[in-house]
Amino acid sequence: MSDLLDFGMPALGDLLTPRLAGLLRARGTPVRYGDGSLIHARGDIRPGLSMVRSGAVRFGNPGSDGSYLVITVMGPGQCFGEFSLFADLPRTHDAVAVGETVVDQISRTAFDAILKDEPELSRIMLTAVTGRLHAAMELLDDMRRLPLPVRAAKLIWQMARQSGRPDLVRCTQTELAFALGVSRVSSGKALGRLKALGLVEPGYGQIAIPDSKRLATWITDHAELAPLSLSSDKRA
Amino acid sequence: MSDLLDFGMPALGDLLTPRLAGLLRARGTPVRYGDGSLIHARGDIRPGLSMVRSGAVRFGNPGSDGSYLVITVMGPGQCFGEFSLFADLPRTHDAVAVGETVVDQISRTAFDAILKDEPELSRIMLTAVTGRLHAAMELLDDMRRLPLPVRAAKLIWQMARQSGRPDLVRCTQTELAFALGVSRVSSGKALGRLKALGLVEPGYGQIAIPDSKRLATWITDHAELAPLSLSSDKRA
DNA sequence: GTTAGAATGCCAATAAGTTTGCAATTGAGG
DNA sequence: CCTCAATTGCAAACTTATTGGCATTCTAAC
Repeated sequence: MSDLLDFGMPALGDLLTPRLAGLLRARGTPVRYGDGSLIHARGDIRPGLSMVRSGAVRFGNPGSDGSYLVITVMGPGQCFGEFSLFADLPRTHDAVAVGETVVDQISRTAFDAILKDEPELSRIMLTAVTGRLHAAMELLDDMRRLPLPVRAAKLIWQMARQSGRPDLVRCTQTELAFALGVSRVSSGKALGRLKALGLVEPGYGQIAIPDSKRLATWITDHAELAPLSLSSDKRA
Repeated sequence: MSDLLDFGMPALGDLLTPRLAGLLRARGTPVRYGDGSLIHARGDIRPGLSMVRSGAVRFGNPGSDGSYLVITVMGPGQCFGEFSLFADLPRTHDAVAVGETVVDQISRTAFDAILKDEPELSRIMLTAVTGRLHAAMELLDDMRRLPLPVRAAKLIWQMARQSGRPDLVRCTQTELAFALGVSRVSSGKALGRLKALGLVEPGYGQIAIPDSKRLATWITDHAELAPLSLSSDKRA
């Protein structure tokens, strides 16, 4: 649901050729996780690439007060663990299975073996990682520069965009608040402003978007130098 | 100076073998920029890799009010432009030369040509980009979870670490505020708290660190699940 | 030395966000 | 149709950060 980092970037699975995807899956070990079970914790250093085969994986970290800040949710085809694989870095977030989830775990040796035979793979990995870096930088920038209502609007727009329904987002205000990293009160207040502007219509467990185009325009206008990535828009 | 993103990660120049570095430089076009001149603007899509040869490049974006939010400063050996190269993405930040600066501009065709002959290069690029992604994720997390004094302490510690002098950071409070993305008053207040704890001693244009180890301990204690990356520490 | 510019410290008013708590509304299941 | 749990709306007290302004301190250059 709350997909803060997935700015419509193509998942690794979308970039991989069918042959490479097959190779990776063949060399990987499918591991099954029950709903809510921990796949890895922040700080773990066991290297390896992981690809979500089915289900979903939620990434986040517990705050000091027990609350949980979610950074992204990955669905089938998306991969994680590049840190551990390429730079020997610890995991930055806890990863928890959402629903019955199967993840293909590919060890470093297995991955290196494939990489040696398939030089094409490295270019694809580079594209995937670079896309993620780009999204992270955009997000970082937004957090520092944009007021909450604009960030909320942007998130809603993105969620609508990737859910396939441009006019409706199924998401409670609590979830929205989590994704934005603010309290429910604040997200509610931001939502109230957007409602007053006629940009969204909050409902029970959902948010309707009367005019998706107008919302997009409003966002670009208020994001100043930050045009919505990957939409066909021109800079001011 | 204000190096928010450079968490002590190795620069690309450090990872490259001398031979590869030479190749890249040979195929690149050195371009000279005067102090303060614009190298590229946010939103530009001209693809190409850039390596700082001498001088420095400051990355940031103007806020709505004319203020400038700096995200990082790159020195010799560091590279940028992977977005544009690997994923056809627009630049996320303005890049401005700091002092007389020379940047090697490597076109996509030139880079691809080298990449074809040198498969090793892609692994190195992957490591560099992954390292940056890791740093960005950490920063993102810190911004959402940590109170300002802790973030300030972390930044000071990192600056001290990479400046080579573990006991002194040369940096004005205004610069610190810029790097943290907050006002000078707030950074001053945060600094005041750290001073009250005996962790730092703010001076004129500099910040002394009486006990680097104690500072590091305090940070890890207050960053909860966020141990300082790349220092040899254990998780709680 | 003196002095001008830079840097710091501090104050008040304001804005934004958080927590806590409670009331009102919704909708899914019986 | 009713009920109950989830969701939303809202208010008060509080914390944090911002803006603008001004006085003070430091330092480097003259």
